[in-house]
Amino acid sequence: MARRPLTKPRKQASQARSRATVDALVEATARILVHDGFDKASTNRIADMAGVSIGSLYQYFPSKEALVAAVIDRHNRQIMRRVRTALTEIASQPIERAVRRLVAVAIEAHRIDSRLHRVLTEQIPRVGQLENVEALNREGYALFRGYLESRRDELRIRNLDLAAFVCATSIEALTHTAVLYHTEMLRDAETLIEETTRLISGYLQPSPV
Amino acid sequence: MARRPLTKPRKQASQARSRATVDALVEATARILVHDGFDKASTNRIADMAGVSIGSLYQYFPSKEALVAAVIDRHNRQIMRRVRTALTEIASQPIERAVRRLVAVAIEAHRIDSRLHRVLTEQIPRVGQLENVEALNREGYALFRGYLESRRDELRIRNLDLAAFVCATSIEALTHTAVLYHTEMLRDAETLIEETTRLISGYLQPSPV
DNA sequence: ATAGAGTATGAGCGACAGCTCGTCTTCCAC
DNA sequence: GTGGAAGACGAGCTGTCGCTCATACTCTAT
Repeated sequence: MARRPLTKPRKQASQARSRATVDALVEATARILVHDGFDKASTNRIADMAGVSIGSLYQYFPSKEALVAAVIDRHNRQIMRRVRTALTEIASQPIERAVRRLVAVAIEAHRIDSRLHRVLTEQIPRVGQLENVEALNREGYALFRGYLESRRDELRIRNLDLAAFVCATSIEALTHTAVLYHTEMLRDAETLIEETTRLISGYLQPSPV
Repeated sequence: MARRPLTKPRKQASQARSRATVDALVEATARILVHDGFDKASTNRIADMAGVSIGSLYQYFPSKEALVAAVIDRHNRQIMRRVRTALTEIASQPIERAVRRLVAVAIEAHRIDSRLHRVLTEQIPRVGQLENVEALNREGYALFRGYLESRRDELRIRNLDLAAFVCATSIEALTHTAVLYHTEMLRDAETLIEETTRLISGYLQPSPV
């Protein structure tokens, strides 16, 4: 595998002016990614669009990948904020209701700037950010696992890690695919939510005797 | 979005010698993709590794993308052969057995040259091959939908399209993620198969009264 | 044997990428 | 007010990439 480029910021922006520069650069990167894709997003173009010189760009970002990493980071933070809130909300709710809420939130989360989300999903491997995303996934798992733990005696399965894996992966895949590749499904989002909820809660709970 | 490059072969190789050249090029592309990733796979390097001049490469492939497309194509054909066979095998089997077999095959399929599979999964968007892969997915759906149709009265759900979407997407995601990112799970592949089967057949079948 | 289609060659062109560095401007602590 | 740190600038270097084209070799059908 290719050695991955640096993605750490080069230096901290301390004054207000430079913080604005950094913001403009990240924002410009996001826009260009959405409009033209990763390959056409040259550092010169990014600097141009941000209204910043190429030299300034390299004051704060050691490489193009670092810029994209910053975009990914910002986007992920937005998503995780949503997810974390949802998971605390559902903490005391029964399984079916909780799952339904989670699925709805997953759809919302994928819809946050979904065009950017799509590009990022496709480009993350190239930026060597897989492990960061993995970390977030793990956080998602862990939080969800925590919930399962609290409902342990209502569950059919004993292996909570496995259960969390199966549920999280399925929910993520279904909502991701629907939002990004089957937009028509969202005209009747309720149905999708309903079915996914059935899938998951049917799996978690013992079948009613 | 960026205009995608040509991916159609430039001319057909008719003599044995040139067919060997084409094969060598595709093979070299696959190797370089696995070892160094898409970005480091320059056409010059590919030609080098194939033991072929850069000129010859461009006799048969109009662009780097066309080479990668050829690799994707070859790989997809292998996978679809496996999947099609499985789907005819299970045609007459009851749901639970059929699903179990399908899941097992999905794991096998992802394991066919899994390192290449991973790189391709990551790079497909860049080569403009998404719609081809989508076509295969649709074929998978359609075949599976056909099976569901034949078992219609054993199913809880009436909307077969939706059912096929939910099942195919989940199975694909679970096996894909497990094979590529959680290899440790495969040491006990039976468990994974068992759980996925439960998830899916529990979803499809009406819960026993 | 030979013509001509098929195949192979690789030096090198044009384009553009990422990035540096010497210079100039702005800000802030004192 | 001033000196030095922080910030901004952008011409242009270095490197590599995709790809062409003029040339030469090889196969096959007659």
